[in-house]
Amino acid sequence: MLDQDQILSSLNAEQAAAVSAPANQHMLVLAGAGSGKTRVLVHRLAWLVEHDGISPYQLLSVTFTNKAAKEMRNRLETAFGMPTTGMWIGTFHGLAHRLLRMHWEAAGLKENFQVMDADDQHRLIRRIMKEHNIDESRYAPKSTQYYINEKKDALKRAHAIEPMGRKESVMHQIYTEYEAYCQKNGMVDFAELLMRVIECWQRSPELLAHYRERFTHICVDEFQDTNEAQYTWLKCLFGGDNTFMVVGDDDQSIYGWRGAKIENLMRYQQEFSPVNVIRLQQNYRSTQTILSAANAVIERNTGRMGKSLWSDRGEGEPLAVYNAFNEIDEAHFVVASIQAHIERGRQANEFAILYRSNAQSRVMEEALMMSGTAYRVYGGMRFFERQEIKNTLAYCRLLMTPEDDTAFERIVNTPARGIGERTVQIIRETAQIEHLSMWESAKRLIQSQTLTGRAQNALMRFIELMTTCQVLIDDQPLAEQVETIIHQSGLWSMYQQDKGEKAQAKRDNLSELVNAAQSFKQSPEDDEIAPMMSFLSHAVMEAGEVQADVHTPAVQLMTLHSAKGLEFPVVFIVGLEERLFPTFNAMDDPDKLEEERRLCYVGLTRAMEKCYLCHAESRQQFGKTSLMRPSRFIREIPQEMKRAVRMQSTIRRPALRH
DNA sequence: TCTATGGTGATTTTT
DNA sequence: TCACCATAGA
Repeated sequence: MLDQDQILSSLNAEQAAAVSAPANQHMLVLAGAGSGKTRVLVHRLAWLVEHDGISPYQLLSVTFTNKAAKEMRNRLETAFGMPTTGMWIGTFHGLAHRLLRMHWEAAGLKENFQVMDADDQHRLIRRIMKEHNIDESRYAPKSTQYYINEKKDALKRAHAIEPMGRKESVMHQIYTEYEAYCQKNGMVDFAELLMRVIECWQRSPELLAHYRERFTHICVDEFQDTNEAQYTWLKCLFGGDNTFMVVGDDDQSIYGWRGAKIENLMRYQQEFSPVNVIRLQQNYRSTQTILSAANAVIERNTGRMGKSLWSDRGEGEPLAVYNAFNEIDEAHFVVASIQAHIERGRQANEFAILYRSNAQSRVMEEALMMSGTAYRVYGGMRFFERQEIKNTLAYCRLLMTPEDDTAFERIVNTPARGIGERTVQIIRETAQIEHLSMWESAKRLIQSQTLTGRAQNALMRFIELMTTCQVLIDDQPLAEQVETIIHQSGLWSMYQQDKGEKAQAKRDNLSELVNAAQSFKQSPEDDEIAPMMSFLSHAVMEAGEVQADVHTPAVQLMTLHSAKGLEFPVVFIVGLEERLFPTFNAMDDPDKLEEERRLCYVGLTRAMEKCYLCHAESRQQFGKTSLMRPSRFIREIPQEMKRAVRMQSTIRRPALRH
């Protein structure tokens, strides 16, 4: 264990002030980009334990991503040798899930409730719409999904909503049905996790009192990203005696469109008053020029809490602005510049190409591919979201919870076994009329004479298959269960029949799933639950990036959104054009425009040494060529911080199409 | 049940 | 343009 002086020794004055503030004082740490906020958070927790004699058992630390939660736990253990077993560190959703597993009864859930991901939710909504004969082309399931999540994030149940107009009435009706269906079948979506816990606490004050007393110190990361539900969740835990430290940056709030409320920062200041506000403005990442440019852009926003980053890393170079002829020319410029840097000794992994929308990656990829530069695109399909993985997990789910109709529908005919749409429809209808699960009605149907002989046979074989599986996996360890299911279900042979790299990749992923099950460690609090149930929840909540060959250095391609929290020596921000970035939708909405500006600020502050800004005069969009005007964000950077540049390579490729 | 074809519509996505 | 669907026909 380190002593108190050592905890403070590596910090600057503001960081030290935040870390060593009195233990009973609420704090708001406004942490600029690259100002060491995780450092402050971790050191604060260590300080509370060391200096104030707080037990880790009394600490609660909330983050948004699993990655951030993992990093925090790691750093506490490695830097301070702090035992974190009794400490609650996790994401809002992860912690809520844990609470619901412990208090499922008080929360009015089934013991074996299942967590749905966005895809499951989408399928379920579509199914409900079909059942009610709602025309999908007139009412997009996606908008209904969005509607439901928006309401849930704002803690609004269907019965508490007065729908306005025809369209909302339809969506509201689906919401009502959806709610009832989830309750009946023990399905819980992401928003529900938080909402349930809040309702449960509000209903059982003794339960809430227990957690209020237990968690004397609560830390929250990325507070600017909290939505209504998350704020209320935290507010519930505030009992008057415990102390909060929230860390955030109003200038980096870029998830307003997902319900994040930047106002929560101000609200926190009022509702937890008095709050000690500390600003971390020294940046340890970028050159002063890059920071001045970022400051100049973000200063245009109104209603900021006020902050200005500075650095002692020297002036550095001006930002390079490239005016491309079109998006292909832009990509060639980026690649040529990267190669010029590499020739001067940089590694491929020191570069990031950031764009507003994923569609922009394609042209970049083509140019990188042609030049033979290694690259990696972030934000693709995640491991547990892949089709073959979800199919396998659906078998697992159906075996664990036969009432899981979503799982049933997904795999009843995957691989194809002669149970067509007509048969499924009959099962669905029977289930609806008899108030049964699809699995139950399928079992009944094979006893009756409702189906044609062929369909009845196929269905019978499916039910036998599942029953056999159930017996086989009964006392197997988790990984073997998964393996049994992959083979018994016929999924393995299905992907074996398909030739080509795609099928091979799918088989590899299935093997990887067995490995994931093998190395899955059930958390000790979950020991009451079947390992498979924990594993399924884990799969939903930690969908996991695909970490393909992280060892070869590669240029990183990602959206500006997914770059938040990362840093790179050299950053290219591409497509800086009006109606692309800022996006067309933000053009006549001042609030959206400010969010775009914050996104630009996030992008600029990713760069450590060198930042390139690119825009094209014309760009192919949706099959049409449009003329583009340079983004206002380029103009908002003072002239003396920028320099116009040309193609860096001697082998200039023709930029014209065809 | 599989495959071909045509219509549609198109940011950002921590859980 | 292109990817994702839903539907029609084999």
